Amino acid sequence: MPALGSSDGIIIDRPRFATSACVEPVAEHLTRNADELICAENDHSPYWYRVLTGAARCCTHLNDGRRRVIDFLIPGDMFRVYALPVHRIRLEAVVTPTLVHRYRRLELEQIARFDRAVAREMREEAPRAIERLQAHTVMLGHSSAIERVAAFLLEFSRRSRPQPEDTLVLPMSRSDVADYLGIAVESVSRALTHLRRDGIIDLEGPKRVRIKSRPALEQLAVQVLDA
Amino acid sequence: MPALGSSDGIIIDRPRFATSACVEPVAEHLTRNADELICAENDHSPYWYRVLTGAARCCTHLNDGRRRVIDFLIPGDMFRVYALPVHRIRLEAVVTPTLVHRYRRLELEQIARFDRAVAREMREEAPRAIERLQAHTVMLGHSSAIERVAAFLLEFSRRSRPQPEDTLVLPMSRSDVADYLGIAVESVSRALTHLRRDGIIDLEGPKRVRIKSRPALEQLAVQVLDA
DNA sequence: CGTGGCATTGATGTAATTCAAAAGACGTGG
DNA sequence: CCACGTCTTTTGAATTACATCAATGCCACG
Repeated sequence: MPALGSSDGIIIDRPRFATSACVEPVAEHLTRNADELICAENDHSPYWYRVLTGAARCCTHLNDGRRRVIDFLIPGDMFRVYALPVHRIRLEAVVTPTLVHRYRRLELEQIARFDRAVAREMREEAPRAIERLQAHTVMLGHSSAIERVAAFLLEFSRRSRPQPEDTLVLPMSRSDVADYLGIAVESVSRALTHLRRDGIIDLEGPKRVRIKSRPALEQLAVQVLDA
Repeated sequence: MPALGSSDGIIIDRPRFATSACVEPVAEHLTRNADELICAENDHSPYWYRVLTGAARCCTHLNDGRRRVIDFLIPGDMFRVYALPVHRIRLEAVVTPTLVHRYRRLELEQIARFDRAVAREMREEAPRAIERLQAHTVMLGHSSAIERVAAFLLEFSRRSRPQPEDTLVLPMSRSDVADYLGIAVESVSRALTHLRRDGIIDLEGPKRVRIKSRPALEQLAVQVLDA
């Protein structure tokens, strides 16, 4: 399968098929354009999802029109709906096209009996989700907008596959980032400009960020100390 | 076992032994005073914890002295350390005394083979943690301090065992709440006074909150809309 | 070439943080 | 039981930072 490119020639992702050989037969292929719904169940869902190309956001919509982006999913990430009495979680595509595999839980468990790799992935899905959520929580605890944006860049860089020259491709819009960080779109923009003016990053188009000084970025996004 | 009371006669908790009969033999009893460490492993830990009485906070300490409270655990809640490459998570007691059971994972799994209740609890630990983290994330997304405090009161009331007269006992300090909500201590205090002045809550001592108008509180803590 | 969506930039009002101090709660020891 | 000291909570005033409103620039697309 060839690399997929967005309209401006940026190579966003190549599919990752960590467990493809075994789960392929039971995988339902979903292709979505940006902002289209991938999954909106609100009760315990029998499906598991895996983002293959593109990106997705896990979010809720508040009744005053605001939106909370709880998590971004990039190729390789898995997703499922947990029993959630409080919030209605949705999964939406962020870029066009976004390819997602959908598996039935029971079929996945069936395969996991024989395939240790699949079993391991199922076992690790929840811990990974928790890891992302905890990191996000720490990020949201950061008081200033610049700290949040800096932490976001580092976190996304860590999760993304390495790109040449410490360049980072943000598949989502500023508005997505804003709702993820809990600040206004303009604040995201200002923070990025601020970082650029300080020579910490370069902006090569709205979606490409080159990290010029990782140490400076890390200093802004106050990292965790060992106790 | 009798009810435990704090010094001012508030019944904070009675122990909950959902799985006591079977896990008791392998449970290590830990008793801690407020602010004392319960667990600070930073790599995949072989232990599972369950808060029995008192309360605990799951948090990280930043290298500028600030602290992020990621989660509060109250009696019945389980805790374990996930493989976390980024943040060092600690579990600390919030009140004196806090009683925690510690189990070895392997022993717990052994028991789970025969005891369906234990198996179910182990299966549900991660989903419950995710549920709490997602709710927390939505809460942190709320912009204003009053919204956050209102959402916190509702969330904590939902998780706590019902108290007479819609009264809520907050075992943790204002500073704990502040670090949990990502705002300053003074802002928490001001928000509570604001809610009291508006007749939405009553403050019977710093730790006792009586919810006088739950609808008003729910309106402040913008709830999630169905899509 | 014009239009619409997204990103950036600027000006202003508002809300939270910060610094500072007083009031209240709690524990200790007289 | 009361007095005292300490810590927590609350309140106040000044500053800072973010959200909001508004306008412009930019790029893609019709």
